[in-house]
Formats: sequence, C-alpha cells, structure tokens
Amino acid sequence: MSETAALAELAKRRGFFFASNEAYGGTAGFYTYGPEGAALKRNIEDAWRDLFVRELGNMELEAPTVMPEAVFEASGHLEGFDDMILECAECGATHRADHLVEDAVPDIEDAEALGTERVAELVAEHGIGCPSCGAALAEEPVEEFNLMFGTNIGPGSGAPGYLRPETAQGIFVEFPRLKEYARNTLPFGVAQIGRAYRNEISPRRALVRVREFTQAELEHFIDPERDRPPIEAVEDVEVPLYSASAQTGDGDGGVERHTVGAALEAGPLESEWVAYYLGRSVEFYERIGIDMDRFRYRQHLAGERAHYAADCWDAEAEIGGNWIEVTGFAYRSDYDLSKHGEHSGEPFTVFRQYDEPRTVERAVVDPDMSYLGPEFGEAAGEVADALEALAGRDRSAFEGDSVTVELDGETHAVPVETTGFAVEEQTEAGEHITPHVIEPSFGVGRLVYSVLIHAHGTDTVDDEERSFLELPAAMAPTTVAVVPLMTKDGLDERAEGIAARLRADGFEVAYDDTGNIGRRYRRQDEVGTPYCVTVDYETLEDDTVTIRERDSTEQKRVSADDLSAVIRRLVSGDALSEL
RNA sequence: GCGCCGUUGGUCCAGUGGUAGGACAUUGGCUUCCCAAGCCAAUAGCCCGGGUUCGAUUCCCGGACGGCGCACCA
Repeated sequence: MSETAALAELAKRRGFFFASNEAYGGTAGFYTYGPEGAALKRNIEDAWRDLFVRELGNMELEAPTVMPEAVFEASGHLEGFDDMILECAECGATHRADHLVEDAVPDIEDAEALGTERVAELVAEHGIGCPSCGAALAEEPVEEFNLMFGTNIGPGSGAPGYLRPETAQGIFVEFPRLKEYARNTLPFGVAQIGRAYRNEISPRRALVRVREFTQAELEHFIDPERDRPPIEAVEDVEVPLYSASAQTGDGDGGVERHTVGAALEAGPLESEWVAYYLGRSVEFYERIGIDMDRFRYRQHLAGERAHYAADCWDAEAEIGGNWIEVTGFAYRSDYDLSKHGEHSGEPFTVFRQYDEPRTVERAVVDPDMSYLGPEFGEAAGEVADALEALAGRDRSAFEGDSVTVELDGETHAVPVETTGFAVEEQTEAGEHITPHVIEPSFGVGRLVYSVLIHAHGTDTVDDEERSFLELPAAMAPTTVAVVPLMTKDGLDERAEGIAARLRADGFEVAYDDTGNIGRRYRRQDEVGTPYCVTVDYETLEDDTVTIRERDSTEQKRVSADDLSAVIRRLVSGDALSEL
C-alpha cells in the first residue's frame, strides 16, 4: 500500500480525518477532523501561534468568514478568481476561454479583462478550435466560473457577499483600526488562524486540495524604506533552497542548502524580509514534526508569481512522491493596502515622521472671491481652483500684473492682486506612506497531512510488525497513556488514580485496560502517544511505575510521585535514557 | 469540469442474477506478571436513484464519492 493510502486508512480508522457527510454520500472537498486529528491540528496551530504571534511579538485577530462584495472588488478576487470556461460540445472538454484567445491572437495578453461576450466573439472571429478534438468552438457560450462561494447578506438578494477565499483580507480591511491600535507605528504584524473557502473545480488528494480549509497567516506591515528584519537572528539557519534557476535548468537542478545569510549575499534569496521568515519558519516545521529531508523552499518562477509579488517562495513537503505547497512566503508590496485605500476612500496609510521636520517653500493663493464672483459668475469657483493649481506648478505665472487661466478652452485674465498669491514657508513633519506587506501564509490542513505522512512508519518489535506515528511529544493528541498490567489485584484502581493525577497536572491522558498489554502499547503507538505509564505489581510495593517510550519501546522505572515532573522533562526534549 | 478505473461489515479484501464470506479491528468472557499471543462468544456490510428481470449487491442508464491522467490551482 502506498504511504498515502496507508495513512488514509489509518486516518479513517483511528479518527484523524475522514470525508464529511458520508451518511449522505459524501461531499467532495470537505473533510472532518476526528478526535485525534482535531487535537493534532490544534497542537500545530498552538505551536504556530506560540512562534509567530507570541515569540515574534505580533498580534492576533479573528475576522468574519463572510465579507461583502466590495472587499473582493478591491482585492481583485472578484475578477481574478473568475475563470472563463468554455465547453466543447463535441468532446465535452472544458477550456479556459481567455487562454485560448490569448494563444490564438498575438496582440491580446489579458483576454479576461475583455469580458465574456467579447471573448466569445474573438473565439468565433479567429475560428478557434477545441485543443482536445479540434471541433469548432464558435457556437459555444463562454461562461463564468467563480472560485468564491457566494451568499447573500441579510434577507433577499440585496447585498451579495462571499466566503473569504483567504484569511488575509480580513486583516487588510481592518488596517485603519489596527494601525491605531499599533499607535500609528510601523512595523507591526497581525496574524490570524481561520477558515477560508474556495469552490475548487476538482478537489483531490485528501487534505491537499479541499474546498474549506484552515489558514494561518501573518501580515507583517513594514515601512519599506526604513524597516529591516532582525536578520542576524536567522542568518546561520540552514535552509534547503530550490531556486528558480535550478528549476529552469540554469543551475544544477537540485535543492541546495545554504545559510540564510549566505543565500542573501550570493543569491538566490532576494528580499531580506522573505529570507527572515524562511529562516524563522524552519524552527516551526521542525517543532511540528515535518521531516526536513522531505522538505524544500521553492522559488516561484517569473511567470508564476502574482503581479504584485516581488519575491515569492513556497515551502513544500514531499508526500507520496509529490511536492505539495504547505506555505507561501510572499512580498506583497503595498498592493493590498493601496487597493483598499483606492476603493474605500479610507486612509490605508501610516504617517511617517521625517527625522527632522522639513521646511518647504510653497506657493499658495487666497483668491478674493468678492472680486472673482461678480467678474466670472458661476465659473468663479473653477477659476479659483485653477489659480491654486497653477500656483502649485508655475509660480512665475504670477509675476506680472495679471495671470491667465484656461477653463474649457476659454482664457480668463485675473489681476494678480486679487489672487492673494504668496510664497510661504511651511513646516512638514512627515508624510503618509502605504506600508508594504510580507505574508507568510500556512495551510494548516496540509501541514497536518504532511506531519502525519512523515511521522507514519512501521518497524518490527518482537517479530511483530508495528505501525506508529513518530510525532513530536508536544504535538501528539495524547501525551501519556496509563495502562495497568492486569485488571485485577487493585492494579486498575491504582492506574486510574495515577491517570487522574496526571490529568489534574494538565496532561492529555488516555487510560486503557482492555486486552493484553502489548495490544495497548500498539494502539498508542499508532496514534502517536509518546509515553505509556505502566502500573504493575511493583507499583503496589514501592510506588514506582514504568515509563515506556514509543520510539525505542524502552522502559524506565520512576517514582509515581515524580511522574508529572519527569514527563514534563521528556516532553520538553530530554531523553528517557538520560533520566 | 472531461476521460479511464473503481465503490461489499469500522478497516482491508474475496465473491455471486436466487440478498454474502474471510482477515484484521471492536465488545464481552476465560487465560496471561510488559509489547497486536491463545480459546469461546457477540456486534456489524453489498454507495444512491431508475431500468431490465419472477427475482439485481451482481447486468444497463444516471447520480454521488474516490484513485489516476488532462484541465484548473488569482
């Protein structure tokens, strides 16, 4: 059985994840995390939060999943997530109509912007045929397919809304308030863990491509001219880089390991900020249990990156022979905030003070409206505006006795003394800038899946095959299982007492007294429980128990009183053999 | 979305035009002083709809779901 098939079987049987709504035939693209999976996912999210929110000093928010249409008009999703689909009546294949037109007509590069009707006309005019079977497509309608789930906000159909296709917009749209919260000072980072929705044409491969998924995103707002990441914190971190040139065959074609510092100096890393987060993320992947030998950072190819992304890398994990994207690291520049600023009319900017206030000379006017009014009638206001504009661009026009402005092809002469023209010195403390954004965007479901695939293994213990999940102790759904050797002579009562105490001390504890002891160990191995505590006859004599380690199957006897402290040490990384 | 293949207890599979069988798992009992052991018993299934047929889990059509390929993946 392939590793993906083996994991799918395990995931279903042991409650990690499974297709949703199976009682009703199932719904493609939706998965339910079972008890083990929900716990693992939560632990991974907490690890992410611990690093990207707490340790890096960022803030976290929680925004709605439904947003009004205007947000996606601004973000570009309404247009950009909309595909033009054209179906061939002959063979039934569907094609991107805009791509067909772009391929067939040399001077058209963005057919999508032309609209469906025009694209349909172009298909007919150029006699474009079906790439699959060659049949003429002239009679086929070009249809829109939007990857966003639409809904209505409020009764009726008055206010269209969409389920967000990425969590990021929930942060961007709140920027004006968030910058207030951040006391108008850059840089600051805002994180969010939440659901996003895409009505994928073809959901595939378990948790890899689904229609509802969890993202953990950080939007780090910076002043592109002044802010630098604390790169020294990560410059010695080694990162496996799969550069664009390696992918296109210019390089040696493989993954190269560099330190962040070296890769910034000599390439292929370009942006310090992206490099910083690549370096930071290594620790995260290691902590959650990604096998770093099956992991790489892949640089986007030139044609692959979004038009606003200056430097873009994906973190990819190898699963069943395929590389899947688990994180996108993008330098989004000021694209998102600028768009929301333009569309909303609100200031998506931060005031940046100059080091020293600057004194600038500025030509101003203060027209005497009691003259302009009677003289120019209803055009007076426009004349005044024209004077102000003229003062800004050509103060020499005000040197004579009269100044001439042109309005709708008509020239108007205005006596200079009525314009209130003056050159003033003004002090400017700073300017409004639109912050740039660095966005590490993690797909939580894909991380859960990668961690499970990488952790899943089999070995042989006492001639029996064993299936186990080598999860980091801190990620495991259950930290410790308490098992009595026998369910008699009071061993089980004693074990229940120990389990209760461990629970009171804050551990995720399982208690199991069914079947023989080996079976119970294997059960815990299979869901990744790192430690089993066994209560045996010696426990009754001297109050000691054994701790069994999942990975080595080795055991060590410790005092029941020390149990919580010992397990705490083990979870934080101490080895059982060194206790 | 298209094409090919598939869908049988919880899981993995066998099988059949006369409504099914195994393995593992699960539960209970016995046994057992540390790694899925053994014995006994129990629970539990033919994806959905329509058609053909005396009778369909089996054949045909459609749908849902899954795997792979193509397309798609701002």
